[in-house]
Amino acid sequence: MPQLNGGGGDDLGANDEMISFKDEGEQEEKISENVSAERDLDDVKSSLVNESENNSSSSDSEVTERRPQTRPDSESYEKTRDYFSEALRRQQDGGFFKSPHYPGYPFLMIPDLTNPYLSNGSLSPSARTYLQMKWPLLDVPGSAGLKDSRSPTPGHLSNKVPVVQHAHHVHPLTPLITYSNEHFSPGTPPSHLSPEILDPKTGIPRTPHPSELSPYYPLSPGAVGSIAHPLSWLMPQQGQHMYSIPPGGFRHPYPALAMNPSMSSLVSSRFSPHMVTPPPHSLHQTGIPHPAIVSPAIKQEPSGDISPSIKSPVPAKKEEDKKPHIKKPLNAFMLYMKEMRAKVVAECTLKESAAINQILGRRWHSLSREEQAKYYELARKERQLHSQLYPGWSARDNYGKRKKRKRENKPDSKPEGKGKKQCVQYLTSEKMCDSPASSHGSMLDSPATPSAALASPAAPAATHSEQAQPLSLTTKPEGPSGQSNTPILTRPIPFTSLHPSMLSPPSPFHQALHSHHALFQSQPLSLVTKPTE
DNA sequence: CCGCCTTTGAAGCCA
DNA sequence: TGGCTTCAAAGGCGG
Repeated sequence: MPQLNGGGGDDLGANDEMISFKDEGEQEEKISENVSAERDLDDVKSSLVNESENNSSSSDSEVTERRPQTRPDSESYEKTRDYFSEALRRQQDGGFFKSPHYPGYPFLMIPDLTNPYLSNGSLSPSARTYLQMKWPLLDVPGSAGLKDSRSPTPGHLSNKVPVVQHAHHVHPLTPLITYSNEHFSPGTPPSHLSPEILDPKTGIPRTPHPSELSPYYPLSPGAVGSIAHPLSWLMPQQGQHMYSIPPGGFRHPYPALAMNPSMSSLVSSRFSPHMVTPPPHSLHQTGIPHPAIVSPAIKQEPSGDISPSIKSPVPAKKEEDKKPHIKKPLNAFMLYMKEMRAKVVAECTLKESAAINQILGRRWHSLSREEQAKYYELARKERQLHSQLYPGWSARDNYGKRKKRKRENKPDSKPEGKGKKQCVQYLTSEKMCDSPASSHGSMLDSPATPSAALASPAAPAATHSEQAQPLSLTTKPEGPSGQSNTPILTRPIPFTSLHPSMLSPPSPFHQALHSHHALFQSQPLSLVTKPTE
C-alpha cells in the first residue's frame, strides 16, 4: 500500500501534501468561501446570461465579485442563502461535519459494493446519490438537529429545481469508497434495503426518491460510525441500490475506519449495487433485478462485468469475462463535475454535456484553491484506493476499450474546424465569460494536485488548458486586467497550510456547496447555449 | 445506434 | 524528460 498511512487520521498524506495553487496571495479568489460560491454561481449565470456584456467590463469586477445586480429573485435568493447558512450552522454546531473532510479517509472498503470503476457497475453514480451528498446531514438519526436543517433545504430546493435532483446529483466526494473488488467476497446486502420503486424513466427499480425516503444519509458522527447505516447506502437514485456494507463484508486490507460523515457521503455515492456483488442472481434482496446491472452507462464498456452472469444483458464477451473492465479513477475535475453538473443543469436549461462541461471547466478554474484542493485530495485518495483495490490495474488496460478514437487533432489542428466550431457554439459568450474565470486565475496554474505536490508536476493543467481551450480561454495567462498577478505557475504551497481550513468539516466547502446549490436553484438560468453563430 | 462533443487531470506511450 | 494520446463522466446531437 502505497500510501496509506497507518494513522487513519490524516493519513493519506494529507499533511505532507502540497498543493500548488497559484499563489497564496491571491485573495481575490478566495475572498471568502461564501463569496466565492456566490461568485461562482453568479459567474456562471452572468456569463451565460450576459455574455456579451461582460467581456468588456468583466475583467476587474469579476475578480472581486461579479454578481448580477438585478436579480428577479433576489429575495428568494437571499432567503435561500440564509436558509442554508442557518442550516449549515446548525449542522456544524451539531457536530455534523465535525470530522475533517478527509478525516483520515477511512478507507472503507466495501467489499461488494458495486464498483464504480467496474464497467458494469457503471451506473452513474451521480444519479444515485446526489441528494445524499447534498444533504448528508439530514436524516441523521443521531442528530435531530440536523434534521431541521435538512428540511428546509430539500424543500427549498425542490421548489426551484425542477429537474435535477435526481440523477445527476452525486456528491463528488463520494467516490472514494466505492471501489470494490470483485475479489472481495460479496457480502450480503443488508436486509433493510428500502423498498424499491421503479424509476419512471428507466423502469429500473430504485429506492424511493430521497425525498420519499430519507434522502439524507446518516451522517451523525455516531451514527456514522455505524457504517452499516442502511440509509446511507441506500440512496439509489436511479434504480441503484446502495447496499449497506455487509457485516462481514469488510475485508479490505485497511481496518475499517469509522465512517464519518464525509466518508459516508463518499461511500454512498459510489456504492452502487454493482459493487456489491450482487447475489449471484444479481437480484436485489427484494428480488428486483439490480438496476446496476442494466445500467445504461454500460454502453461504453459493454464488455466487462463483474459478474457477467448476472448482469450483463449481453453475454459478456468471453474475453473480457474474466476481466471486468475497471474504470479509471476519477480525477479531481471529474469529481467536481459530477457534483456540479446537476447544479449547472438545473440552472440552465442546458442539457448537453459538452456545453455544461465548458461551464464546469470555467467554474473549476474559478474555484478557490481550497475547494479545488479538496477535490484533488479526493481524487488522490481515490487513486490510492483504486490502486489498492486493483493493484495490478493499469490505465493501459483500458486503452482501446473505447472505440472512439476521438479527434486526433485536438486543439490546434482542428481540421476542419469542426471541433472548435462546436466549442464556440456551446459557449460563445461564455467563453468570454470564461476569461473571467481564468482571471480569477485560480487554478489556471493548475494547481498541482495536492498530491501533486507530492508527485506531480506542477501543472498538468497547463498543458491542458492550452490544448484544450481553444475557445477562449486564453485565459490562463491571465488576465488582461492583469489582475491576476498570479504568475502562471505559482509555487505550490504546502498542502498542510491549506489543510486546516480546507479540510475542516463543515466548512466552507460544504457551505459553498450548499450555497451554490441554493443559488442555482433559486435562479434558473435559461441559457441559450447555442448562439448559433 | 454509435461516436462526437466538451472539460480537466492522470497515466501511458513514444521519441 | 517532454509531448502526445487515451480514458474517466455525461447527455444531447449528428451521421
